[in-house]
Amino acid sequence: MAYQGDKLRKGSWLEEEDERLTAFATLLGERKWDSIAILSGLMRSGKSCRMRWLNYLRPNLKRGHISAEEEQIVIQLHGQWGNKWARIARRLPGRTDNEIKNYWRTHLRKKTREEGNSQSKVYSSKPELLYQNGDSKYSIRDHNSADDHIIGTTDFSLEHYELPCMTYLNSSYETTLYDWIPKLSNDQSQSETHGEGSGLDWCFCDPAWNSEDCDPGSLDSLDSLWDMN
DNA sequence: AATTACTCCAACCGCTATTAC
DNA sequence: AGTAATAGCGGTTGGAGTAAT
Repeated sequence: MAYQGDKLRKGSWLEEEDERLTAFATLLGERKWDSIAILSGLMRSGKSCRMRWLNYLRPNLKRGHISAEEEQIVIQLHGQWGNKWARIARRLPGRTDNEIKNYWRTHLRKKTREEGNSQSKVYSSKPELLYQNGDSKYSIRDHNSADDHIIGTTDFSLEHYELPCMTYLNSSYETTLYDWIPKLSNDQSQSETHGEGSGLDWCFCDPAWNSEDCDPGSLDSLDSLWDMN
């Protein structure tokens, strides 16, 4: 492996190292990180190089504070998916899983816990918190308890949890989201998708929704839409 | 001014999944 | 099909900066 016998550097990256890594990653592509680590002469592991590139150096990364809008999305997706940081990050252009994970731990976890105590449970829940019974009811599981028991049953409605169905519909994301809806379903009219509980609403709000259920090709082709630059 | 406590975030670690051979 | 290498993910840690005492 890379520089066996030599001591690998750890800790904070120097500006010079960043420049070198950027040059080599640009030149050789975002693959074969061990090769990049060796060829660049950086005394770093390939893993460390990859991490530095993905979380800090790669282009189109958004720096700075998470906006209220992004925060809303994180809360909602975390409610659906739990600690699937990479998956959540893919919904937030320019943000990394590490960034979102840190943000959640330092800002949102406490916040949602407080809100959860006073009103809404789903904010701090794991995705399995709500699951559908045979009928139209949803049961609520308490994952914080040792036995993971059911603590209640409810008719599912988003108002119940004070989460508007698409809290970010009026955001800057609205345009790009609705731009690609026709790609997902050709015979679904744009006006229909604005209706309650239809199309995209379902994708983002149904607690049982799994993005893997969507045609991956249609989603992958949408990457460019996230590029806000 | 010095010390302690706390917050935040970059970086690391261990594990699993995927890919290449 | 089996194995090794590589990539990806999520949890955790360490240290710098800031606030409180």
